[in-house]
Amino acid sequence: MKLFGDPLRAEIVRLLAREQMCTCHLVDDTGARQSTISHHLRVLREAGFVTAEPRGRYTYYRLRPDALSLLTVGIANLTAQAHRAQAIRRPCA
Amino acid sequence: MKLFGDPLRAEIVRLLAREQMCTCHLVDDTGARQSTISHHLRVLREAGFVTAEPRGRYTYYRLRPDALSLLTVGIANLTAQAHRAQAIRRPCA
DNA sequence: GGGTGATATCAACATAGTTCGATGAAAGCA
DNA sequence: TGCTTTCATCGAACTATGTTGATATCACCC
Repeated sequence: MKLFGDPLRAEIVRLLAREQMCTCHLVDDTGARQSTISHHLRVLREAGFVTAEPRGRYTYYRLRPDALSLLTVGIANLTAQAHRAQAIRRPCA
Repeated sequence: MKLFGDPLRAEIVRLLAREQMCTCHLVDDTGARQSTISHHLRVLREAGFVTAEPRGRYTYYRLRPDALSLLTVGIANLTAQAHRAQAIRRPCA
C-alpha cells in the first residue's frame, strides 16, 4: 500500500487509470525526468500493479485491474471490521 | 494513503480494527516503544483515521469507519476506471 | 552500417520518515 | 501532599526513499 503514498507515483497511477500510455507520455504529462518515471514504473511493476508491453521502441504500460481489485477488497474488509470494532473495547488492567 | 505504508502503522490499524484499545495495549501488542506508538497515533489522528477518547489516565483509540469507507470508495473507483482503461491506448507520435 | 529516439539501469545525493531516550503534564492512589 | 502510572511532545540519530545525471541497450530510419 505504501506504493500509492508518493505523489508522483499516485499521479502515474491516476494517469494509467485513464488509458494505457508509454513512458514518454508519462514524462510529458508529469514533467518528471525520464529516469524518475522509469524508476517508479519499475517499482509498480515489481509490486504487480502494472505490466509493461514493449511495442517497437516504445513500451506501453497498463494497470492490472486484478491487483487493484485485491487491494479494494482488502480495504473494504478492514473497513467492515472497523465498523464492528466500535462496539468492542479491551479493558485496561 | 501513505499512512498505511509503514509496517508498524499498518499493524496498529489492524489491531484497532478488531477492538478499541488504549496506548498501553498497543505498546504491549506491538513491542514498540511508547513514544513511537504515540507518534504514529498522532499521525493517524491528524489524518482523521482514528479518534482519541481520554478515559481517566488512559486514552482509548478507535478507528473512524467513515474515513476508511471514503478510502474504500476511492480505490474502488480507481479500480473500475482501470478496468475501462484496458481498452484505451494513447497513440505514440 | 551510422545516427537518432525511447527506455532501463546505476551510483550519488537529497529529502523525508521512523525510532529512540529524555522530559513534562495530568490522573489516580496512599 | 507525595508517589506512580499513562500518555504526549521534543530533539537527535538513524533509515528508507525519491531524485538526478550519466551511461548502456535496443529499435527504428536514413
